[in-house]
Order: sequence, then C-alpha cells, then structure tokens
Amino acid sequence: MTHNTAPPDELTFWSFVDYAVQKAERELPSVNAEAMRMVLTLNRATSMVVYDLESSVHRPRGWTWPGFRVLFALWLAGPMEAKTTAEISGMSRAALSALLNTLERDGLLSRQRATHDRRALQLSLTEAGYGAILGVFRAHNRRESAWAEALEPEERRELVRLLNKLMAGSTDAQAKFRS
Amino acid sequence: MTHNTAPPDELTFWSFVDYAVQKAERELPSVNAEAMRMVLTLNRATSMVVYDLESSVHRPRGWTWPGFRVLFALWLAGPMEAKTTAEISGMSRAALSALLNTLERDGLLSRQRATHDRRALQLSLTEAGYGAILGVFRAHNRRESAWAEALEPEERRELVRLLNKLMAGSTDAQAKFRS
DNA sequence: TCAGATTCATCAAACGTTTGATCATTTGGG
DNA sequence: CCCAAATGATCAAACGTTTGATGAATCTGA
Repeated sequence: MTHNTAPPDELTFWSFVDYAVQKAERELPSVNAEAMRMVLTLNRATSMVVYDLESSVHRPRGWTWPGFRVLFALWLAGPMEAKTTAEISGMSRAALSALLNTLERDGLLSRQRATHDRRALQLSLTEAGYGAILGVFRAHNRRESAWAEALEPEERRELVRLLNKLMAGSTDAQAKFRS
Repeated sequence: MTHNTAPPDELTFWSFVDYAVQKAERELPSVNAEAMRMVLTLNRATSMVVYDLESSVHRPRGWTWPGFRVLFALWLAGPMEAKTTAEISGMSRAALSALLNTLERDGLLSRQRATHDRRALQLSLTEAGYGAILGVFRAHNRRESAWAEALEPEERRELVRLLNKLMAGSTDAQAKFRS
C-alpha cells in the first residue's frame, strides 16, 4: 500500500465493509471489489444471525447450534446412519464423531452399531432428546421469525433464491466440499 | 411428531432443506416455515463459502480465516487498538486475545502497550505479516471472484442489499450482539 | 482526595472443527 | 478363495470461540 489514507476517526463494525472495499479498490486495482463485498457481507450477516441464535437460544439451555442441528435432523427424519446425519447437517464425519460424545454424554441420543454393516453407526434420539427438541426448536424458530421480519415476504423469497443460485454455482467455481 | 412420514430414500445435503421445511410445516402448524427456510439456506450458503475459502486458501498456507481477517484489517487501516480490531473483524475481545497468541507466535503481528492508556493494547503488522498479507489476499479474492460469478452483477447487488437490510433489522429483532 | 465503579485485557474450562493417522470391516478382482 | 483396496469410525493435536472469572488501570463523584 503505497498511498496511505488515514482511516476514518471511527472505524466500526458497520462502517468497515464500505471502508475495506473502497480502500482495497483504491490500493489494488486488480481486486474484484464486488466479489469482496458480497462475501464480506454474506459472512457478517450470517455471523450476526448465528451469534444471536446461539447465545439467546442454545447456550442458555446448555446446547449448541451444531448439537441442535444433529438432534433436529434425527427428530425430523428418524433414526439414521451417522454418515447421513453428518452430510445433511453439514459437518464432516470426524466433527460429528466428536459432537456425538457430548450429545451421548448428555443423554440426548444414542449410538448403535448397524446390523447390515458392522462398521456403520446408527443414531437415534433418546426419550430425553425427543422430549427436549420440540421446545428448543420452537424457541429457535421464534428467533428466526424475528430476523425474517426484517424483509418483506417477496424479499425473503428472493434472498433464498439468490443463495440457492450461489450454492448451485459452487460446482462451476470448483469449490472444495467437505469430505 | 404424530404422523410419521418416511424420509426420502436418499436424504442428501441438497434435498434436506426442502424436506425439513415441508416436514416441519406438516407436523407443526405453528412453525414459521419461511423464516426457517431463510435461516437454513443462509447458513448453508455461508458454510459452503467459508469451507471453500478456508480449505483452499488459508489452511494450505498455515493460516486461518479469522487470522486472515485480523491481519487484513491491520493491513487496510494501519496499526490500531485491539478493541477496534476485534469489533471490525467481528469477534469478541476474548477471542481476539487467544487468536493474537497464534499470530504473534507466527511472527505476523506484534502487540504493544498503548501510551495514552496503559490498559489498552496496540496492534501492528510485523515485516513478515506485511510481506505475506498481499499474496494471501489475492488468492482469497480470486476464490471470492469464482463464487461471485454464480450470480449476475445485478443479482449480486440485490443479494448485498438484502443482507444489509437483514442486518439492519437486527435492531428491531432485539438480536444479541457480541460484547 | 480517594474509594467504588467501569473499562481493558487475559485466563481457564468446555466445546466444535480441521487435518492426518489408525483400526476394523467390507468389497472386489485375480 | 484370498489379499489388496476402499469404506466407516475414531483418535490426536492444533485451533478459534464462548462464558465467566480475575487482575490491572482509569474514571467518577461525594
């Protein structure tokens, strides 16, 4: 950065994206500023939603969002192989393995060896897990609703469409996927 | 869940959102399905982007995305107080404190006590940090560009607009923020 | 002035995640 | 049939993050 420009007196969470994009564009003409802005904004929005849900719904109940995702998947789709659980809840098999230790210790789900393939693991909710998930989901969905109200119904649909298109494009982008 | 419906033969990462939303709507009439779909989709899209950037750009270089965010902020705005760094890179002061140990150990940045307030911490890039950040940012921005190409320019702007509107609405939503 | 409250940073414990290695089971080709 | 390759799960080490606690410096108001 050859031409140093003084940062604004007050550099905040809210002003940083504009500042960063403009500064990067000025200092590095080769930068793709719009891509930078898109990824930056996407991450900030998600991180805000995640932080709110995690800290207002899950942590106070002694849960975490990843744990909730696993329990929720099992609640919706019924007992299933751990491999499937990992895939649909968007985590690696190794991450799930570690997470299961916590969930099993807390008595929320149980592991069973699969009958048709003795390598495979079958997961199912315990009575306690089954009894807890509905209440937590309701609280989770209430906060989701509060966030959703920021947009008009049509805008919500458009946001979902754009995010899906973004994900679909990952193939062309040769993006790396979780194993 | 009174009326159990068999899950589809193949429940995959891609089919799960539709399955979950429809099932939840059927089993729990009180659910806000559109809010659920929005948050679910937002998280999946972001998690794909994060995983790709992290695993194809940062990890192979011995970096992490959070570490990159800190170094990038320092590179753009110059030396600053740790409090500011934490805020603009979207992490708590405690998380930054832990992260600084790694970055300092790797010789990428240095901590100095502030002169005007002996409690405060001043951060600045080392020569090594300064020398490394540009190359990593270029690689990072190249992957951002690949993702951005999934959308038309107009769609990218609309996505950013909607995400910003979502964030702005967090005030009304009484969302919890990082301290 | 000075004692209480506030602010800044760090620490400790617990957690989820990643990469790379290991072990057990199953599959497939000769 | 048998052995090599592939598959499923776990482990170990390192990392970033959260919450709650602790210690140091600064500020404030009586």
